[in-house]
Amino acid sequence: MSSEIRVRFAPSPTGYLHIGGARTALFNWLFARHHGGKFVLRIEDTDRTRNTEEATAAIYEGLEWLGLHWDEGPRAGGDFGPYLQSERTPLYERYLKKLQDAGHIFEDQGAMRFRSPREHVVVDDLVCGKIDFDLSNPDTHPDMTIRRPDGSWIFHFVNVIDDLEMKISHVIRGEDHLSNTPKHIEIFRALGVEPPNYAHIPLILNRDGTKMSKRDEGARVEYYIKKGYLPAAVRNYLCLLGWSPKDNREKLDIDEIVRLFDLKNVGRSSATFDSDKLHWLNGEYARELNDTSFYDLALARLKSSEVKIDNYPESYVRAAIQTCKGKINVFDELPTYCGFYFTDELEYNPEGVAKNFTVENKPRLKAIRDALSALEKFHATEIETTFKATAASLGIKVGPLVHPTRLATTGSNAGPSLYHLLEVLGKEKVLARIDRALSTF
RNA sequence: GGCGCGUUCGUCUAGUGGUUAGGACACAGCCCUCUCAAGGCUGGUGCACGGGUUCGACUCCCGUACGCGCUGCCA
Repeated sequence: MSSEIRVRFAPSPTGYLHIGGARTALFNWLFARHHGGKFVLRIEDTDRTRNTEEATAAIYEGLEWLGLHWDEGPRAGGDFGPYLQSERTPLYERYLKKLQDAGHIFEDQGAMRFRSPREHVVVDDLVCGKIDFDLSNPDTHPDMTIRRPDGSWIFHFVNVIDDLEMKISHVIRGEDHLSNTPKHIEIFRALGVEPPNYAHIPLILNRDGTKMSKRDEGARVEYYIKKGYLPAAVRNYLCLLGWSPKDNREKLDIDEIVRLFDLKNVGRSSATFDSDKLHWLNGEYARELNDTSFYDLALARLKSSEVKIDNYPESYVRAAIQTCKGKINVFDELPTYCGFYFTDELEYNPEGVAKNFTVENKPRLKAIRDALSALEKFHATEIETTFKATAASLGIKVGPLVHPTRLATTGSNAGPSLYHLLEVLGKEKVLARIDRALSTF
């Protein structure tokens, strides 16, 4: 008997990778990596035969983005293929025959059904513990259909056959399958083999306590890809849903999680997906990015946004992006955050206008405008010095100078460091923007 | 309805009979500061309920409530 650890993720090709499925895949992957076992990807496409290639692509893309590489499966190959159920029909025929010969199958209106032995089945779950299911009552536990009259296969059967044939040692899946497990075990036993080990992990719920459905924003992994989340952050966050290192740490390197991960540490209660916390954690990762990585990701995000950066020299774009580093949590925030660099059509924030474009501030803005125009080196340090000197000469703090200037040059109350942003914008643009602002109040 | 699983701050969690019930996100306030973030500090909110067991229960047992899952010729 081989003791090799083999786990699998077996999604059906729905056209996207569900965030809950991604976590199931992640836990399987962690378990395999921790034990030096194999992580298998199997596509359960018995129900829909069309568009499989397209629908599975979304699954591959999601898993790859999260860095969950499979050792065996579509594209990766392996000794237990094919890894698409639609291509395994002969195998299922063979096992159906086996069960028929052993007298476990009966026909019912053209459908093939498995006759339950009607006994107790104890599921010894690695997460949930020992659970005793009493299957003796056919009214509450009817015999299950394993093949439809049209010849297509039912999940319960092919899932078991594939786990058996692929020598899966541990079935780690969502808790929604817990009640199905005794039925699966019956088939293993009818075939005369020991079932694999089972571990049912709790489900991920929505903010309102309901199951995350495809319609929910954020239920699909592609949402996070599009929004510019960092895969390491999403992966880290997913690990924290139902698992904990138990030492109060939250941001953990994936290698360390692999080292620490154990099914024993997996919780038993379902978890609510907290997008705020993911947002925060992503920020933690984003702030750690080196300048090059930040620039590359930022540039990609800007290019796919409304912001038009084509007419600006690379050095300008690069400098502009650099001022945003450490200020955003998710790259999706960037276009809004730094849009002012790439347009001259600023819209002033109304609250900012009310607060800063006041009669009292007008001469101040004019004063700093003139001081700035006298500068030869338009660099952040000189700009800062100018602000402080001007403030001092006016006998005020630097704030009443900074705020109107920021609003005049960016249209907003919040943004990158003013001194740096002015340097990037350049003297000409800065003076023009201040002049324009001055003419509005 | 039946069967199964679950229940610690709003959320994610630590906690395995004796703790001022800890951390994180979010929230509020303060500090820092050119804004916003970041960072630092402070604060409030929690063991679903009722019975046991015990000298003593968040921790063990039973029940109730609530939530979720399964109960398909979906996966």
